[in-house]
Amino acid sequence: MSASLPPLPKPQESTGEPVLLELGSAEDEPCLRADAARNRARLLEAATRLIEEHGAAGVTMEAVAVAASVGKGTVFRRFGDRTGLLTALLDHSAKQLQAAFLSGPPPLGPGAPPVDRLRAFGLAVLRQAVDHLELQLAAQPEAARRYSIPPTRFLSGHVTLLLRQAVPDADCALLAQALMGYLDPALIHHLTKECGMPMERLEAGWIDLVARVTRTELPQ
Amino acid sequence: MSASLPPLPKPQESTGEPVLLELGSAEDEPCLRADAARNRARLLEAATRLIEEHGAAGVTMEAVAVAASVGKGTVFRRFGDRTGLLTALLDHSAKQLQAAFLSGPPPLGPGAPPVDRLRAFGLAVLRQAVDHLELQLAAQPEAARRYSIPPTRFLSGHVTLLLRQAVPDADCALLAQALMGYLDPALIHHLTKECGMPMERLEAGWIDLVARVTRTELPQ
DNA sequence: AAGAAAACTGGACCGTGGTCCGTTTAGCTG
DNA sequence: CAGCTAAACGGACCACGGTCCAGTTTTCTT
Repeated sequence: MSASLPPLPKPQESTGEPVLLELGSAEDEPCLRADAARNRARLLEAATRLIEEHGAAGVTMEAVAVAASVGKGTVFRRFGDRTGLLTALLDHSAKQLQAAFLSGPPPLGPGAPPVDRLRAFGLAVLRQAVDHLELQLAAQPEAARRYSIPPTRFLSGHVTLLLRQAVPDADCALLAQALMGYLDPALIHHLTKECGMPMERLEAGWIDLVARVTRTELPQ
Repeated sequence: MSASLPPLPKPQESTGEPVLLELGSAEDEPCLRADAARNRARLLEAATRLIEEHGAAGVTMEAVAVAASVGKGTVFRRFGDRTGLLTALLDHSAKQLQAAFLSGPPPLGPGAPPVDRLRAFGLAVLRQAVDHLELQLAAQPEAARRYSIPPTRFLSGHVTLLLRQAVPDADCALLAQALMGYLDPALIHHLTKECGMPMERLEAGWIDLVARVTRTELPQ
């Protein structure tokens, strides 16, 4: 990690537990020195240019540095790592989305019934995702493969089959993916190791999830 | 990618559509030459040793090669990439699990009602996941962070809040994670770009998912 | 205005994943 | 057993992400 730069304001990292409503989740320019701010801007601009010229894959940390006429170290100091840089690029639209559901008009924003808001929320995220797909994927290296690897496909295939028997007239392929998402090792790690949840809770959660998903007669 | 080794049997990669029941999803040793087989075994053994000595992080491709007294190129030729090697290490238990739900005793295996099997399936995967957590995470670099980054936490926090209003007496934090899984950019990419699903279907899927999850009065 | 502390800079440097290609060897054929 | 060929080998090589730190610039203090 980047754990040995004495005078480093630490790009993100709040680590506080109740992150739930800290608003500007990326409001991370507390008091940038003049030159630092200038370089930051240059870097973001350069990165943007590189993306539209060579695609997200062409955004090499070194390339960005060169394109911005800045030292490589500066890029890392500013954004922590590659992921940080890409994330910063997505920051604008991310904030927009946040603002929309925190204080925008219903049904996304407050005012509508929660289920309606939930629906709207998903659609909004879905749409934002497709818009910035390339970037989002680039920001999460290797992510693209996750769902393509044989073992995973095999498991979700099995779930799809079971679902088809349980809820014949649903879109089981999609439902299966939702269920599989719950079983993602990374999620399990996050919940147990980082959030300290006991396994029993996760297991109960699965039982509950299955019950909800396979419930028939929904008056949609 | 590894796209220029003429005589390479291509580690995995079936790319055929109906993977659903191809059984040995990792039955990938069609006809290994004697020395190749020997080296493969050596490599797996070396990797195993390295893991229990220095943890998954210590499994460097070079280190494995050295520990197995084999050239680095050989490691890559055999397993394609780091992920491939780690996956091969997980292969045994993966196959066991597959066998268990394909032809083992109920409720995991055939014979029980689908919903029961689904429940059992999730618990089995959950348990297997915790057993090999370190490896599974190592096989998916960067995955560990996915759920910790502020923007993501913020979104799922929001979903949790909405859920609490919609289904007050459920484990909303967990339910929220399940829902968020459906919105994972990597999944969206997989479904739209690789499976060719239209966005409308994904959107309909979300609406359906929300309906199922927020349905109250479940006779659990 | 001057000096000191704080913050930032840039590029040399490192480790690791991944590729390339000349050399070696297993396994067949006669 | 000699000879042949395709497969396998191995390590030099490269690119990229990430670290370090000596030197520079900015900001604060008095």
